Amino acid sequence: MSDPFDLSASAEPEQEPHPGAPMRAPEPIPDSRRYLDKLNETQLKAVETIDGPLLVLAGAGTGKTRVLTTRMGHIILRGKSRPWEILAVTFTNKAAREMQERVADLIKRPIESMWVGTFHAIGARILRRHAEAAGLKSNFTILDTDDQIRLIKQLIDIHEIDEKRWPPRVISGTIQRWKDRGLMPDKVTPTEGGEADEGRVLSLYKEYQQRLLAINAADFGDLLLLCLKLFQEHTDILAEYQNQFRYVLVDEYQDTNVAQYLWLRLLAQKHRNICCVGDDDQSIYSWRGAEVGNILRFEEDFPGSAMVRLERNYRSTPHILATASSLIAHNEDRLGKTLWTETDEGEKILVRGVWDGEEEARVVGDAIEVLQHKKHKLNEIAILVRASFQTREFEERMITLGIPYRIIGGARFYERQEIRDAIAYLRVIFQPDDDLAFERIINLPKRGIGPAAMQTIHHFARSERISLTRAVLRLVETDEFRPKVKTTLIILMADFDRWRGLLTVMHHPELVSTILDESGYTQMWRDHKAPEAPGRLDNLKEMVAALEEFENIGGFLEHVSLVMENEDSKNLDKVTIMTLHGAKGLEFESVFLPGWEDGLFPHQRSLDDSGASGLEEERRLAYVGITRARKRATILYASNRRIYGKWQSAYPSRFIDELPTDHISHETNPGLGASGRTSEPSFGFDNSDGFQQSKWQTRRKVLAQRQIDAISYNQTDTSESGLKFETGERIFHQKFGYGKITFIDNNKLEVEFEKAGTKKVIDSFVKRTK
DNA sequence: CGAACTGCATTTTTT
DNA sequence: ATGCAGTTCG
Repeated sequence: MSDPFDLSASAEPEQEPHPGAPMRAPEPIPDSRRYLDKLNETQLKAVETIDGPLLVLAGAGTGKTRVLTTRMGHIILRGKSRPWEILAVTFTNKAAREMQERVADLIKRPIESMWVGTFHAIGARILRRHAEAAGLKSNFTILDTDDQIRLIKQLIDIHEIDEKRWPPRVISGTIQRWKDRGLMPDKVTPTEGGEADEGRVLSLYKEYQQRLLAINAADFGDLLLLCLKLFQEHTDILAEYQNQFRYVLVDEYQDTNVAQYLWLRLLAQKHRNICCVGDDDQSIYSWRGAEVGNILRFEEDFPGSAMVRLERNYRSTPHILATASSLIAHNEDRLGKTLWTETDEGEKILVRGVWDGEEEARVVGDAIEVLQHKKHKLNEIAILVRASFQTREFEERMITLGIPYRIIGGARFYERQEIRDAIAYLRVIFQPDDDLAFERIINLPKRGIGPAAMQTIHHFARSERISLTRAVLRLVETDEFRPKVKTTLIILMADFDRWRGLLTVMHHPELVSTILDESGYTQMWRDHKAPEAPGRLDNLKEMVAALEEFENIGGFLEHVSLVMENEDSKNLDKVTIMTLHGAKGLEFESVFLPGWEDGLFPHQRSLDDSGASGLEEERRLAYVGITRARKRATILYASNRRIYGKWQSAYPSRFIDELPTDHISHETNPGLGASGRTSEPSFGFDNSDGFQQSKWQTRRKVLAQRQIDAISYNQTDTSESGLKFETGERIFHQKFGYGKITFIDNNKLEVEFEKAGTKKVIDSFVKRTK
């Protein structure tokens, strides 16, 4: 079974008897080189060049996954290393899974111990193992984008920074980009923030990192950045991994950011057997930190490296290849490849101009119907758009024509409110310092914990530098809350503790439904009189059922934070509608590429933000789009389009002028249009509403026991809240007024108030009167 | 506390 | 057009 996130496998390195001992083949497998027979000459070279750095420039459809997996199999079958000494990193879980499966298939033996996974999953795995050295506990929470933004927003609120001028999303983006470049706060040049910034963003970054440590959490960027820092500061740990990973393989190298590059370079330093596979022409993620430079510079970065170009294309027809090649040739910064194929000519690429977006959808819809009548599989048809709003008109058209379709990239299961709420409960149970989760559910369902109580908690937590949960535990011993609030919180805290106690004894899916029931969360939705409430309850049930697939709650949480994918009804025959970005790595027999108008594609924003390099990236995106097609590609552009409710007219994309006239057939304004087609909506089509039922991936045993052990309140009580008081002293309290201290127990004071009577209060809420 | 109103932006997306 | 977030009113 493949499992890139198998944290329980942390015992692996111990299997290695003597790091650096000479390798011996487990059992030489005679006459098994037949797995190499399927490769062409260059592929073979890429597989067999095992020692030393190697860059494989793999054009679209040239069999790069085959090379990667065969190479891994080859290394093992030749006895060059044992499975756990191979590190293979990808960007998506899908790619990681595919790699696992194909290698397992090839070598026909268990490969559990291989380190195959996404950069983030492997980073998380390493980080959990050495959490303490990174200032975290091994059960740290992985924050998603939403949590990040909420945290930033809190910091912005504290500092009373103008949210309009410094929107949390933007700040969060800036920080993320710093992280992409491998920059911890102390490495950021203060001038980076921009003119009006005055170092504000940088100081927010610093504070943000402190907060993350305080709440025992890491964001996505940290999974790499903290790992990097760990390696830099603990050379012994680094050495351990450097020794272990005799072979490093990297997929989609053109998408790596600086942090990932540095990370790889450190890990591969010892054995220098690093093989990066990528295609500079398919680099389309610079906006999220990817550095094409990494691939362009490979030979300088890894001196003495070899390079193999995979140029034989097994996917597309000559017309398609010629069109794509001639388009991409307009880019300047590229290593250059010449794709060729031996397949039949096929059809020319159809370029079609239409009046407006509606006609565009109609033309595509009609063409799909024709294909459908010719018995083409809908699964083999894709509509690839530049921006996600374009999916709407196609979706509507598909519904009208009764053509089954699926939209990739909609809202996901785990992003739904009720699922996030439920997960927040689990996070609080599993990791009590998770303030973001705590805040999310503390008053959900309504428990009467209002802004006033929250303020008290926040205030105390901040002044003592402890988490909200810890703050509540201490405050509840006093009279700082109103009696009702106090009782509620005491009960709630007791509940949390009880559930925590059940963590090890109760079957986890049952535990989760218990938590949801006893907390009143389920009831809240039952009482809710909105049409969507029953659906939400269903989703919760589905989540509980999904838990069955996991060894424990920790494994489940790791899954939802790292493996956020949409496994949808793949088997059903449907047309795929998705963005060009989403289509990378996929292929279809017939591809429709609508919206090729200047401003939309290339997108104006891209041009404005990044100028010439932005244009080149858009062109690569176009290249990716065309090369998705095996047999047929149709490009469309509309003269008029309604964007944000406003009609706009546009010129055909400049990319259209860059297509080779011999390989395309261009039809403008065909007199077609309303040819009286009134298709009745059929009742048979299956209910695609972008509401994919998420199928959870099976994940086995996941959490090391020590992660559960990490759940405790080992009160590292650093209550050095400055001023110490003495009995008999006269003090002032915000809520209760003046009073005299009658008893002191650490931070807790018993005060006889002049108006409010005797109360227990916390010293930091009290001021000395002069 | 919830409903109604206002203003605002609105590429691309994985982890 | 639309949807969302923040605000204001009952």
